[in-house]
Amino acid sequence: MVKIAEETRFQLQRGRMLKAAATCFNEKGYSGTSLKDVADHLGLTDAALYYYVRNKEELVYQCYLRAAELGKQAMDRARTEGRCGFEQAFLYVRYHVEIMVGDRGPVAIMSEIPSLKPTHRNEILNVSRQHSTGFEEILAAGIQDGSIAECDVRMTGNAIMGAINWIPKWFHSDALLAKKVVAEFPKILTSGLRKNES
Amino acid sequence: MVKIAEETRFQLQRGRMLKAAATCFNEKGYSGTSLKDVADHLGLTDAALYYYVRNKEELVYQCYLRAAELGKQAMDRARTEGRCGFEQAFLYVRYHVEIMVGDRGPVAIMSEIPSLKPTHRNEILNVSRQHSTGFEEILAAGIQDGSIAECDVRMTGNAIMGAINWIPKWFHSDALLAKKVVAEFPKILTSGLRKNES
DNA sequence: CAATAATTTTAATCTAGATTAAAATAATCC
DNA sequence: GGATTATTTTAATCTAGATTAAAATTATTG
Repeated sequence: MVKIAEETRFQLQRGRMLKAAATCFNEKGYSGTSLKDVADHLGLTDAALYYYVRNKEELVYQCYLRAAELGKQAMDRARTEGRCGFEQAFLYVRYHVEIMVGDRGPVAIMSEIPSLKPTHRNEILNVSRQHSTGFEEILAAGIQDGSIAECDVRMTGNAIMGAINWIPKWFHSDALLAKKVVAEFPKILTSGLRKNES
Repeated sequence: MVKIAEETRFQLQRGRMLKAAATCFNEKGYSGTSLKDVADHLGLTDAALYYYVRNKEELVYQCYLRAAELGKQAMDRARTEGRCGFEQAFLYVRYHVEIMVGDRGPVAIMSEIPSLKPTHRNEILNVSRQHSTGFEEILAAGIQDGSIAECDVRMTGNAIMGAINWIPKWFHSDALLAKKVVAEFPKILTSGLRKNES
């Protein structure tokens, strides 16, 4: 099967490209990154990117899709492993943060969803919505099982996920800092959820 | 004195323009909003904006400056009124959130700092840094005065301010929701700070 | 190794949207 | 109300950077 090798090569480059793009978008802003900037990261010419993606819009779309997938992975894992709502919430933060500051990152901040073409925009919005809902379900479950204190799950979800989503704004590839983030963020973001330990 | 009236008129329009721009940037993304979009909000022609601002870069810069000023106001007020670190942190969240979801908003998300020209970029970065530092000082003071439990003030600051800065991503002018946000966010974001009430 | 397919580059276009200059309108003042 | 100043529009440019087509290179396969 030739296909396997070919796809591997292609997909490897494509993956590198998405990482490079995410890095550029986060560090230089959307309007500040040209296709040439992304290509430079890979030692390629801007035109070469069109072999992997139809246009810039699709590059953004792919970045966001990747971001969404990584978030979903974190949540799925947390839901499987956590034994109560609180633990699931804690682990979700842990795993998601771990991804964002680790080697699998960076994860692109979704600043430009509105300028995606309708199909893509809707897909990203749907995935995001599912993700938010998933987290609210974790919180609700925690309230049910008594591991989390009563709260407005919608607002609490927005707060916690906002703090996570904002990370790329101030974090830029720094192994030492990454350790700290992984150690602190889960604690910080979930310490308010605990039921008054009676 | 003619000047007073003239400045008032000019500054009024300019203020409206900045609000319109912030609205557009937040809702349509940076690349998705043209000067025409902003002008339409004001019933003007795109060219008219150049009477108030040298170019698009400066429009962004002004939006960010405004955002920074509003944030600073919230913090100053909180520091004056709060009687201990915890209270100051609580009030800061309260006041900042109040601004972001209230009539004085919207506040532009600072997605495009990197594409500002160096002078402007540095100014915004400095103000932001001061702002972060200010909040960390509040937290440190709270630890000192015993109203806040030991924590990494840097990470905690990043977490709380991230949650606040992310608000414009999901909040769009809705009086009812605004009430909820103001009621919930301060509680949610500071409930984890409390010292184990002994 | 020859042939075929995959990847990248070179060298042009092409375009939305920013920007500008001059003219037109509206506000304000004496 | 006429003169002066402030604001806005009209109607062109101008441009960075996205996009494309064809050619060149590199990898792969039998």
